[in-house]
This record gives sequence, C-alpha cells and structure tokens, in this order.
Amino acid sequence: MTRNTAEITPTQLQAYFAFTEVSSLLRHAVEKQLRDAGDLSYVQFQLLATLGDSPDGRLRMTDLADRVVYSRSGLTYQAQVLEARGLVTRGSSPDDERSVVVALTPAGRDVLGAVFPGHIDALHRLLFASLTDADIADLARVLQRAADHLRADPPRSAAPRRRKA
Amino acid sequence: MTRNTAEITPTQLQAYFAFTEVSSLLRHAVEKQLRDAGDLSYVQFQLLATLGDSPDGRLRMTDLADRVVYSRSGLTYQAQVLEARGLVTRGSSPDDERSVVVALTPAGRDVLGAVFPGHIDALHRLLFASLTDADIADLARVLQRAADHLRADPPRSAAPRRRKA
DNA sequence: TATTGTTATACTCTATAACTATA
DNA sequence: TATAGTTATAGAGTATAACAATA
Repeated sequence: MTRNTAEITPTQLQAYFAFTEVSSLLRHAVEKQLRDAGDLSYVQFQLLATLGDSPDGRLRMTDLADRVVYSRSGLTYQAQVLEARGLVTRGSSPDDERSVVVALTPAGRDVLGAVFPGHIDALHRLLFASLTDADIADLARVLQRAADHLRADPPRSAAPRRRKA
Repeated sequence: MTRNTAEITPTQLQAYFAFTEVSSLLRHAVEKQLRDAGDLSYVQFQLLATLGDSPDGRLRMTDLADRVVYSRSGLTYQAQVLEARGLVTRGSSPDDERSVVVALTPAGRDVLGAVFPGHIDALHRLLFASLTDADIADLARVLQRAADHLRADPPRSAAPRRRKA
C-alpha cells in the first residue's frame, strides 16, 4: 500500500532464501540427532559446547548468556537443568562475589563426546556432501565476514543502556 | 574416550560455526523486527510468506506444514491463531473432502506488506552491508546447492513411511 | 487400510518484572 | 547507582497420541 522503498536484488533474495532454508532443515535434523544421542536440546548443546570451547571449561553466567544470545533468566533456567543432570556446576567467583561461574563437568564432557561424532556425521551427510572443497572455502570465508560484522553489535543479555537512547 | 572417528577439516568447522553464528544472530534480530512491525512470530511470518509465494495464495495444510518443517498439530495451532487474527482463512477443498485449504486474506497481505520493508532493511544492515556483490553471489550459489540437496529428503509433517525402513 | 486434519494434553522454553546481593 | 544473578510468573510454542472423517 505504501511505495516500495525496500530494494533487494534477485541474487540477494536467493542468498537469503537459501540461507533460511538450509538453516531450518539443518537445524531440524541436528536437533533430532542431539535429542537422540544425548537428550540435549539445541540450546543446551550450544551451552555445553561453548563451555567446552572456553580455555578452562568455565564461564561467567553473563558471558555465557551473551554468547548464546540469551536472556539471563533463561540461562538460569537452563543452567539449573544442566546442573541437575550433573553436566555443569555453578560456583561463585573468587574475583567478584556477584558472579557465578559455570563449569563443565567430566560428565558434561562425556555427553559432548557422545554427541559430537553423530553431529559431525550429520553435517557431512546433510551439508558438506553436496559441496566441493572450494564451495566450503567460499562459505567459510563469506560467512566468517558476516559473523564478524554481526558480532560487532551484539544483543546483550541485559542491557540497561546508559543514555543516548 | 572412544577413538575419534568423526573427521572434520578446519575449513568445514569454520564454515559451520560461522553459519550457526550468523543464523542465530540474524534470526534473533529478525524475530524482533517481525514482532515490532507486525506482531508476528518467525514461524507465523514463514507461514504467511509461504502462502504469499504460492501462485494463488493458498495451500493445503499438509503441504504448508511440510514446507515450514512443522508437525501437523503445530500447524493447526498456528493456523487457528492466524485465522483468529483474520490473516488467513481455512476452507475445505473441492477436490478432496479431507483436505483443508489455507488462504491468505487481504489483511494477511497487508501485514506482509507492513513487515517486508523493515525485514529487507534489516537484511541489508545485518548481512549484506558487510559483503561484496561477489560474496553474495558465492553465498547464493553454494547455499542454493546445499538447499537443493537438503530438500531432496525432506522431513514430512506426518510420515507413517510405507516399508523399506 | 491410508491419509487429512483436529483435539487433548503435557511439556519445554523464553522473557519480563521484581527482588537480593555485591561493586 | 550499576551490575550479577535468581525467582515468580505467565505466555507462546511444540509434539505425541488418540480420534473422526474421507479416499
């Protein structure tokens, strides 16, 4: 009803549609694999994997929330679930009494280990099987740039923004 | 603890991580835009947009469920929500009395129209701004191939699979 | 007998607001 | 006053199983 100010090229549209389609189908398949292999939701896997990537397997709640794009209360919920299953522990930080440090337990690493092979297998089957090495290199290069750009202005888990609305 | 049979190259890993990161951040931002501009969830937008893409703006429930990767009961729920808002109608098919045909209403098209400009704007700002035309062309080419591959064996909304487990 | 769709149900997930405690 | 985290709560979304109707 208004004038069409939104402009997008056919190639851009194709890239976006293909991206969302791959994202949906891949995620759906991966969620099933994670559920079957380790009884993990996608977010729970992301949390464990993020901890596993961390140098000493531990991160503050807020940092973890920020990396997984999460509200803090939502992370509290998931952290409780994972702690109840013995996959992580929560302890206070020596540096800052306010902080809670989440740490991956050996059981948590075991679950990651149980889930990884099938995860990677699914990636090969669903994604990489149809692509050449050059394709994959292109994908890595372009998406890495896009990720860097997106990450530059990340949504924080709690941002009571100072001033300058 | 077991031998590491899962093999993945660094480039593949980089491509995958970047893909998931872009996917998460982009989706998070888009969900907010859709909520603000049209009070739509991401899935609801997908459903409306899928109908809008369809030649006459109408699809059977099962076909719609299959395209959006959805359980049929889940689609029934969303179709009720969208129908209550007057964005779609549901009617029986003349061909097959069992089928229900979902059709986009003018109000539904209006909502799509209200949401699209901001949607495309967000895409430019978040995704395309950091990429060259060549990057975008690469992305479109590679992801299109991946999407075609993934779509070849889609998860159906209800698949009591015949035989040949 | 197979397919289409709905319903009942139960559960997971998520965020907002209010609250406590520490810096 | 600002930040870290939890709790209470309330709502949205999802899927499974049982069901009714048509092919």
